[in-house]
Amino acid sequence: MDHINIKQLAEALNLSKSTVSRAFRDNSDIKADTKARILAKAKELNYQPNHYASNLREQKSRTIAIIVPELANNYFSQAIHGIERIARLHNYHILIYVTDDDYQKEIDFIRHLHNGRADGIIMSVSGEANNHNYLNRLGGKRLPLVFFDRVYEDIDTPRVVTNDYDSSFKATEHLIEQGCKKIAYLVVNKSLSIGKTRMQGYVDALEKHHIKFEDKYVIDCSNSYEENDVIIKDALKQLKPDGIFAAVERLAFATYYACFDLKMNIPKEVKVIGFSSLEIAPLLNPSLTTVTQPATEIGGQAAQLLFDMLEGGQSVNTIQEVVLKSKLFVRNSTSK
Amino acid sequence: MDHINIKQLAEALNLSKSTVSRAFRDNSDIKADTKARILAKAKELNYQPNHYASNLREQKSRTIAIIVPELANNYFSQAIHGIERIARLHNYHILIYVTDDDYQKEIDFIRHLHNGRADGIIMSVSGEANNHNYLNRLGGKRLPLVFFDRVYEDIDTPRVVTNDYDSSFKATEHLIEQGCKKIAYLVVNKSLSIGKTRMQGYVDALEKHHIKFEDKYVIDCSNSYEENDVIIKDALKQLKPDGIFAAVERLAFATYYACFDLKMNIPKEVKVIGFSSLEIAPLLNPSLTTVTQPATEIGGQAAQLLFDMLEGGQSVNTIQEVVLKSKLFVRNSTSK
DNA sequence: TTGTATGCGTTATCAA
DNA sequence: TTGATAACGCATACAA
Repeated sequence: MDHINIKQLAEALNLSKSTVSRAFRDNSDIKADTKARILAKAKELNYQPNHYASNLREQKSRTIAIIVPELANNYFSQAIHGIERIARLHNYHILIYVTDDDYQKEIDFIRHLHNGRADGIIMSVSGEANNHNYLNRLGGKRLPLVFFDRVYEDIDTPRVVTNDYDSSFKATEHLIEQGCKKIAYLVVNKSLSIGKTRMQGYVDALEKHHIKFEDKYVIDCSNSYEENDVIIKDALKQLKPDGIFAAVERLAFATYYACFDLKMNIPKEVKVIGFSSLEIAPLLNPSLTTVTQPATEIGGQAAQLLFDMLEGGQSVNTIQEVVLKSKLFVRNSTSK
Repeated sequence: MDHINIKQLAEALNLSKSTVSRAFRDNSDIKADTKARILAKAKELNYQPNHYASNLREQKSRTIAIIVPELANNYFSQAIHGIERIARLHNYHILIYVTDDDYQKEIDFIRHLHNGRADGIIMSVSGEANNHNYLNRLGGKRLPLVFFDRVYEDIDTPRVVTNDYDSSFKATEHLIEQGCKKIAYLVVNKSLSIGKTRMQGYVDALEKHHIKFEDKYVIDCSNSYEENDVIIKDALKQLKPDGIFAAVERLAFATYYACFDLKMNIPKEVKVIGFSSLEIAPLLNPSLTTVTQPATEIGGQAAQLLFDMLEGGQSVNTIQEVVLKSKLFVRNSTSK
């Protein structure tokens, strides 16, 4: 006996559909008395206005889509958490899409979302630096879009990022101050905006301290555990770096495993610093020096920007870029 | 010029809406030729059948709702990952709801979902052991529901769990074999099914090895970092346990922090074992002995059960319980 | 303040 | 094989 609709509810109350409908809309004219009666009966019969019918009528879904490269990842789950909190305040629901860093999936998701399923999109882009024209179609006009963390530079839409250049610069400088002279930079996709920006910080910090930048110290890793294990061990053995700067959390972990296998001591033989959102970094052996992004807040701000667009209309000039600060936590993996 | 609808597409092709509609449905009679023409034009004009209109018509949403107590948590993000993978295979979308362990939110979400927004629900329940009658309304008849991990015993619906009793028994036994005589059990909600089952394993293992169970060794923790820190430190100081069995990942971490502050050595002064999905448990200091649940697989199986219900209709007798095995990984935190 | 009628974009039934 | 039309459940313009 569930799934009662507005017509049945109206009949049960001897009212018309429209009157009943009004009871659920805040603005409409309706006698307080009848409204109360309707709401009471609705509760009794467990009536819920059909979401699809309402949204077909209103042409909005009160739903936002989140597109991320992966889910089982501290950073993204914290960011989604941040988005979810803000979305709930606005009574919006969230759909989750995972690209697995696959550019094609990203395109498919975006294209699909043009069917009205979501009112807006919050996305951290997949790794590939291809043609992003398919996104411009949404741009300002169509489906509101906000980037966070990983962005496409050539797409003009609001974004929330962290001060990656500065953080990278400081991270590298920190290694230098701890005595490192041969610092390797571990990155997954150096051509993507985020890998690129972080790399520039690394390069400039080296230069400032008169350490020659050498291309061979840029270690291009993949998304596979096994491959990275080989790549990193090779790098450790052949280049013998005294410092490792991991642009991505999992590469710092991979370095720990590699050093363990190679019986190399961190921090004595090689110091390690990494971008990471791991809350228990202090519990690692040795505790890991991290550049930590405020992931939850990043998500929250991204959601905020999206709601500015959604609720402000075109008239409002939405902020185009929010930059949040990462924080450097010095721990034992880089001690002298 | 986006957001073209079926009528416009039909006009552009000099066809009727119905013919165009048929091109997108696999079963209908339509000339291969015209179908190809329609699909080509649809792609050109970027037409996407409106999701809300379709679903209003078909009375199904190809969407499943996932309700979890929290998001920023290894276990749940892995489980969601598992669900997502299966859902995508079936071309379903996923909505995420977070209860923050708040029973009222859980009720609200469930009630709300009766509006047709989702075809089914996968849920790990909030901590409270109250009246769950609101769920029975969905039961077999209405919105298909699958539990995973944390379940309500009194609700009759398919579920995916792990062999918690056995794992707990073995975990406790492992501590005993390593020489522990005073083992504390750290739990968040001992009355909830999962805390209860795990506790029974602990109790029975003690009994088997002729260690008297004492109530004071059951340490009831909360969801707050600060509170747990106090609770655990008090327990360590007053009870002086030589073994800690954490029923929940974060309590193992809290124990690590507490021991660090109290300058207690793990495993010499106190051994620690915990349920945990942390992939880098080997990198902790000391590496953490864990009972690890196959989180991703649990999510996948839960999704599978839901699709069995969704696609099998009432006729099919769906499996009521899937039990997956956790695995004990012995590491340094429990070495002699 | 309430009721009637129309349309949101689809799909399915029926007729051509 | 294709076209006209009704219906899905709701919200609003307009009439009462």
